[in-house]
Amino acid sequence: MARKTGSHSEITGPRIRDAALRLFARYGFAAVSMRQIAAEVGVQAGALYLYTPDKETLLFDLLKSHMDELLAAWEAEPKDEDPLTRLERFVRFHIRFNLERPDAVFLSYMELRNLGPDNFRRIESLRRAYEDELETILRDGVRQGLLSIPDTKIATLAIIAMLTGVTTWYREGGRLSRDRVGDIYWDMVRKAVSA
Amino acid sequence: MARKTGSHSEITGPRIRDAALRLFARYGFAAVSMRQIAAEVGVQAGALYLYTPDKETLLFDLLKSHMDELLAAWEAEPKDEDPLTRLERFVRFHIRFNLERPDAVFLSYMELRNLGPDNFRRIESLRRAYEDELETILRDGVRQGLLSIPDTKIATLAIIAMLTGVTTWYREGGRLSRDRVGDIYWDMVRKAVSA
DNA sequence: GTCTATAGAGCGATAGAC
DNA sequence: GTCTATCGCTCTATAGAC
Repeated sequence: MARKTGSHSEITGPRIRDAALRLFARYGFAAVSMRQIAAEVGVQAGALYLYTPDKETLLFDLLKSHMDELLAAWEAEPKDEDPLTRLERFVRFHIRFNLERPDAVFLSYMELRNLGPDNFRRIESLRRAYEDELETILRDGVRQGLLSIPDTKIATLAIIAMLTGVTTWYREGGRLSRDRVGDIYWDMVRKAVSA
Repeated sequence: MARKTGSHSEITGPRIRDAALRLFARYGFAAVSMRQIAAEVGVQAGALYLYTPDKETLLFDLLKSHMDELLAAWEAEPKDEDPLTRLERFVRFHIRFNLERPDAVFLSYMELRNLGPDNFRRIESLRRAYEDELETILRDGVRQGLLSIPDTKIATLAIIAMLTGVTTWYREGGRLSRDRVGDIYWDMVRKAVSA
């Protein structure tokens, strides 16, 4: 392998990102210092700058990765023809994906304000692309007479807000399994938009 | 009136709170300095401490006032007998109230983590009291056979998350009036929980 | 690749003059 | 009631040793 003793570069990067994600989500971007992140990883603050040019870029990379993974994971889902089946798949997918990454979800719509204008726009456009996926389903459903929705744009935002809210109260090992939560939300969403 | 020249105490307090609310909502509690707040008001930083013992208490007072006003405003609404009518009133009330205070709404569930344990619990218990108002309506509706809800606790949280989401996208003077937004959300909520 | 040390700046909060 | 000045501390980011 011929690696230098004491060199951990291959794992330090991901560990910094993990620590930053957890700390930013818990205490807020501005409230977390680079020293805290470094301490969590077990290095000195200066060492962080081998992996990120500055603190804001570290945040941006976390948000960008999250949005990329979200879009890629949805892209990898089966493409059902029927809008109702596809809507059900979206509901269950969104809940499942977000429950697996509560910290990243929280960051993604709480700490956008800490990005500069350019970085902000890049994340926003990814978020809009994801919303468009849902709106397309709703529009198809309306066109085929399967759904009745006064305003598909608002319905899109309303459904996503409702589903994402799961991350604020769901606790592992609590009263309900993830699947059961999916059932309950799907029941409400289905009825909310049904013809 | 015999007031001292240069004394503005009666208006400085509210102005500090207004500025703090706006700045905290925009940039985050930790990212805003007492000097920034003071500059916005037009006083020096030291003068703020005549109105608040410290920065956290300033945040707490903003959140506490918001929750008190929310509960008082709901309390002042007419008490409809019919659960469905009462649910419609809740939906329209919640949207209207929150759209009038987007900054306070944002603070109320973004900056709770900056409170100490005691202050945190006090705000949380007010929030739970508000949620209980909605859950009681849903339970009554189910008991009377007017509503069909797999889990009233989750339905409560889902509805509130959906309605509160309005504040993230609504823009004054945009495509839709507030009343129209109320119509659209009521349509979705009604169908989501109907028997 | 990581460390120590530090620059340059800003922070919350307080003291004392007016 | 407000100001000026300041204490003691922490911050991001960088320089240079190893």
